[in-house]
Amino acid sequence: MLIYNSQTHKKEEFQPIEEGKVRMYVCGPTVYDQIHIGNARTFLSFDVIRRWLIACGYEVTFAQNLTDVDDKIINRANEQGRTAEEVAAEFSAAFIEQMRRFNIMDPDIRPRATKEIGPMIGMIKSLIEQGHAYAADNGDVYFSVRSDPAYGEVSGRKVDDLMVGARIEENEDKRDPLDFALWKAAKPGEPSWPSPWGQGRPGWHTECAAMVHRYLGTPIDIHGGGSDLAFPHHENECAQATCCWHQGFANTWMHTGMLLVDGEKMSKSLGNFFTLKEVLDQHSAAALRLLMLQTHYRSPLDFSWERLEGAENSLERIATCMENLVWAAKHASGKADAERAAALIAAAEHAAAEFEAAMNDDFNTAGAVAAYFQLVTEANTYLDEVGGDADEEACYACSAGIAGAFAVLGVELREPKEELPVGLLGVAAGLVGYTGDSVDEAAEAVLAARAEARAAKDWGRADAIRDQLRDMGLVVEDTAAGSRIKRA
RNA sequence: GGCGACGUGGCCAAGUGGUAAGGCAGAGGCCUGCAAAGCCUUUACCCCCGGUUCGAAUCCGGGCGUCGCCUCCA
Repeated sequence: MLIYNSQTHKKEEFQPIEEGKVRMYVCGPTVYDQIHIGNARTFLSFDVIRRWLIACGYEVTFAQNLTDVDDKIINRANEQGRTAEEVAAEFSAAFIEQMRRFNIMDPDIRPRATKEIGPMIGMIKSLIEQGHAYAADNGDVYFSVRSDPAYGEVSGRKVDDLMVGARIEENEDKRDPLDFALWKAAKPGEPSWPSPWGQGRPGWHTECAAMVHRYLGTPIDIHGGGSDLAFPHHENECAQATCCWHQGFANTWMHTGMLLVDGEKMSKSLGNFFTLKEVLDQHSAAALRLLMLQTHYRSPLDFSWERLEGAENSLERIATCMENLVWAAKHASGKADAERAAALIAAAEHAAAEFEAAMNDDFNTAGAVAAYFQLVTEANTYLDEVGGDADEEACYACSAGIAGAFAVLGVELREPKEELPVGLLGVAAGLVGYTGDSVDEAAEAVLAARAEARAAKDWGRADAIRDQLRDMGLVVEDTAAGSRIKRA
């Protein structure tokens, strides 16, 4: 399995630290608002990566934090006249709810920054003792960037280049403008915890480093996040961790591409965002997942509602195909052509192999999905050609293959629309006097009545039956293998 | 200004040395009494210019353009 390591800028053969086990950490959200679909894209990417690692037999331990103390939360609380704790609680719950809706697996470990203050203080103390950090007069504690010769390696920066940018805020309390806060002294009214440096709270970069170390142990196999976190967040996490514990921090760094709207990064500050909630209120999780997975996780992805609508249509094509396969298998005549059946089974195996190869090549979900769209076309062609003489085994092999692939991607295909409504009994009673209580028998009776009308070229009656069914949300399909009624 | 990524058909997108997967949308055809579903066909000088090579979308150099990071950000 090849994974692109954004630190080395190369695809590398994945070698877990511990045979058969993978420890991965993905930076979670700051819980001050609903997350937007740009955030969701990153979490989706790592959800699929995690699912694929599991499918490959790895025992994966996945940790993701909740940053529940931060300036943004405090600001939001002040705006709304609430406490920071209330805001954090509301949006932590909202985050978890929306992630589940999006069919993202819960992490194995979900630490909250506010519950990890002790380990963070311990880490900061150790950094001070080792000469990598210092307490300033204002109660802040800063990390001394120039004390870490490896600083910049994660994100490919040179410390001296950073100076040229000169966009770093001047701060009298810092010994060097590059230094960043490990601990922030509390202002009046802010949530704070006691520490050797007075009341305050941990800096963002410190939170993740401490939680990674405590729950997964360093080094870990995979550390992920959006590409906008590579610098400074991941760089700073790594600097603290390696200076504190003198061991590697993360073997593979993975960064996801940004979600764009009209070519620009979706972000809260630009205001060009859609929340996951509002999108999932209007579209299926499966469609949004498919849309996102049709672009490689490292590429930028331009979101549009048109594309999302297109993804819904793609999904419908897949689901219909599976429905048709199952229906054809159930109504198979038993006179299937063995050669054709074998060819279809071979196509299913080919799709599985292509899917696997694509996923193993740095999680190329777009290529993986394409393999199964190809199988869909082949299956449809097969059904077209064989009519009622489909091969049961080949049909099930195809539908199972498709279902399995999309399950690995967490794309839930809609349930086959097989169960017909009991209202059909009434229609059957009116049309042909069917008085039993089997919906399936009623359907057969209705179809027989329509077939009779069609045979007599009584199009009026045939269409009236179809219209009547349509009003119940049912459609009639006349296939080579016979007619059927299904839910629209 | 520094660092990084990218530029493939109407839209999206995979492919990274041997003459272009897939999805969506459009058009035409087939099937059908009409539909529905499906099938088939259909549109690519792979941003431009040079170079390496028997051969490049794919490697190298230059140009143009877009995006991201350098400040909170998934």
